[in-house]
Amino acid sequence: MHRGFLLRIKTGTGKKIVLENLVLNERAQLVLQSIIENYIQSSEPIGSRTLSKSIAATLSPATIRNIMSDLAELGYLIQTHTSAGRVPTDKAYRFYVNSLSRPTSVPEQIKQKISLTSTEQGLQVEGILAEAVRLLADLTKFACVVSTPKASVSRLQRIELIKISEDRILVILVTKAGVVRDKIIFVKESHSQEFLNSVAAFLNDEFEDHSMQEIREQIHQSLVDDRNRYHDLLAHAVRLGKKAFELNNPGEMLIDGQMNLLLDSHFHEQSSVRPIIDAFDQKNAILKILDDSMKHKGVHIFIGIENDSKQLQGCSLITASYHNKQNVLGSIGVVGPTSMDYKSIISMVDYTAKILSKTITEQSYD
Amino acid sequence: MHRGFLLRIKTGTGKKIVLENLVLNERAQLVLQSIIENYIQSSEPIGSRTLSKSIAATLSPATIRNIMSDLAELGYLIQTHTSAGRVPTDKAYRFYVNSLSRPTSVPEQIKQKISLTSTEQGLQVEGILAEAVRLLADLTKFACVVSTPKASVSRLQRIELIKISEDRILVILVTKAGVVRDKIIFVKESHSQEFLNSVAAFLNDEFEDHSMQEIREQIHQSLVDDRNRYHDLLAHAVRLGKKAFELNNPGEMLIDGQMNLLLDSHFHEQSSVRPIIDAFDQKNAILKILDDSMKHKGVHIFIGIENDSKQLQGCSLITASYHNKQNVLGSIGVVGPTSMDYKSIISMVDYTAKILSKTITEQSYD
DNA sequence: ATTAGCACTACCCCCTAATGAGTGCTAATA
DNA sequence: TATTAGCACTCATTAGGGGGTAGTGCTAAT
Repeated sequence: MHRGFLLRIKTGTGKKIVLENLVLNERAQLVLQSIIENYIQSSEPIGSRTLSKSIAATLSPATIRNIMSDLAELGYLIQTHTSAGRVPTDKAYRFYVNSLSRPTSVPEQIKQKISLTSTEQGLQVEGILAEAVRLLADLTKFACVVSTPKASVSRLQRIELIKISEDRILVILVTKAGVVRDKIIFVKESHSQEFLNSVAAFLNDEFEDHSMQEIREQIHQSLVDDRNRYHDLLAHAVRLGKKAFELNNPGEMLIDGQMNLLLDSHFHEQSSVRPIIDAFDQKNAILKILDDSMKHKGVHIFIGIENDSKQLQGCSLITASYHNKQNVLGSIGVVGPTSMDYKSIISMVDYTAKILSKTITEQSYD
Repeated sequence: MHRGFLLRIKTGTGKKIVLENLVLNERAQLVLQSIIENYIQSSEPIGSRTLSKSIAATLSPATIRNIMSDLAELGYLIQTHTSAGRVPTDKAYRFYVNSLSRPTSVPEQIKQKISLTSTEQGLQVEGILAEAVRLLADLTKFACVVSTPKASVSRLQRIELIKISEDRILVILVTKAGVVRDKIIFVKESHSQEFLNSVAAFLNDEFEDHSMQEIREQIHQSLVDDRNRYHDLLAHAVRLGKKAFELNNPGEMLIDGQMNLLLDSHFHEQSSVRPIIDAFDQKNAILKILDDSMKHKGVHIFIGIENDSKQLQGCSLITASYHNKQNVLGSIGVVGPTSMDYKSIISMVDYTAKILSKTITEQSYD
């Protein structure tokens, strides 16, 4: 019996000690990695004989069986049924991506495809994001998401108030990152355009370079604080400003390529895609992941069961944040099966995020 | 032998004449309609015995078989194989929808669901459209599309030029329908905001209430015509105006509920949905249908084979145009299987388009 | 003109047997 | 002691066969 030998390590005295979750020995690692890569390609259970042929080292099926059996016991592999090959678990994928070196460079021919042309058409940040997410979806053949810049990091470049009709004012907000947002607010009393101009000028003076969130808080404070009450311009500025800066986040994230998931061979049964689709509809679970991914630089990988949201436990996400010169603005990512080709997808996401950052930086106002 | 008796009509003399494509006799119509309605529900071939039970009139299976046989010969029905029930053809659906009276009224409980709240959130036309198309997709459980207002019918309410940096000007276009469009244009020479204001004032004076298309044409004319060359303001206005009004149509149509198609039972095989998905990606085929549907009031129905685009020949579209007080702006529609429940979908599309028109009219500036 | 009756067709479902890929265990081997 | 060959066993998948069923078309009776 050699069950569990992967865990046993020779001590000086020749004794063996069993160490839970210890690093796998080299051969076991090779086998595991080979299983994963095979499975990623074929998305069918891998048997010992198949593996024995495809693997670099020369190992008999029997030996491989033994190793596999141990890996299964450690939770890296499972069998769909007794006499079937082995399938990697999420734990195995985690091992696999951890063992991966930093993103490999993207092949030249794919690099050429990754270029964003929407700036040339005078499109704003949202347009650039839309192009980026579409590009990534086309490239990876999975569903892709990108979060729009957060209010907390969007600093005001300019606010403009335009009288549209007696009771409607068009508010234009431009952020340093180059996001233009428009919105119509309804007012009871009519204001002249001149007056609106001075209110806008005041707001610009006061708040340029402040984050949207800060501005909201400060205005809210001013509203509570009644010492402004008697200053007409100020009072109006505060009141209009409150409306103008009120949360309006149309589409905090953009999605593309959802269809790819349904057509993908890895999701053989439709039913397994269903929860993911629902997750797209509800958005919040995915948004949370994108938010988390903004906290640290580089590529982030969320594998199946690791996801907090139940709906997303059947898939993996690979994300990377994008930024301008000043701030991390949001993140872009791929949603695919846990058995996706991590190596190449990681590099694509990484590269796309970089191009996206570059494009947006050029577009930014600081 | 009575083959073809549906076509034979007794003349005064008792003779019978065969008339191609003549109206079906009443009983045949009843049978056909009944088959279609059954099939729409079950999406399985309908046999004579089943029909004999479900049909209003009392007809034996044998009689029905005869009628069916004739209907098949006329191209209204087909069999998947010799001993299977009959399935309606696109020709049958055409007959069916033609025989339908005007849109039936929508059930109260569904009416309640059809309401657009986005105006309250200060959202512009695009936001309203997005809500409408999502609503319709949720309701019908099919894919839905809506075209954004055409340039040719979008009349200028207001243009605003805002200096953002030395070489960038933010252009805001507001149309009478309430569409706000923003765009950044790049300029070589720096202009003062005052100057931009006078250019904007000029453009507003000159072009208010003109359609975008008209404006573009006139500006183009002015560019060719060199008599303005020596008038500084005018020359700049024309040059900036040209850039400002240049075609930028981000998303001429909005799509929602594509996923519904894949989950729908009528499309048993994935492969049959594929071309439709592609059609969504390319957009132009669907846009053309939406455009066509703007030409006449009311609900339009495009059934399978009737569609010019090959990709869309496996599905039906039901569309209706929406408008404000002045113009037909665009259309909204449902894309579903040819065997969809026309009666209820038609009324939903009709009602949604009406609500959409109402909402947009309230929002418009004239 | 309609319908009952009947022969016929072809799918569908269920059962079975054969196949084959895969395993685990044991004993032989280097 | 680690590796491997051999073998019995498991179980999904496949192919084939029979019964059942829903349907047809035709003919003859009403």
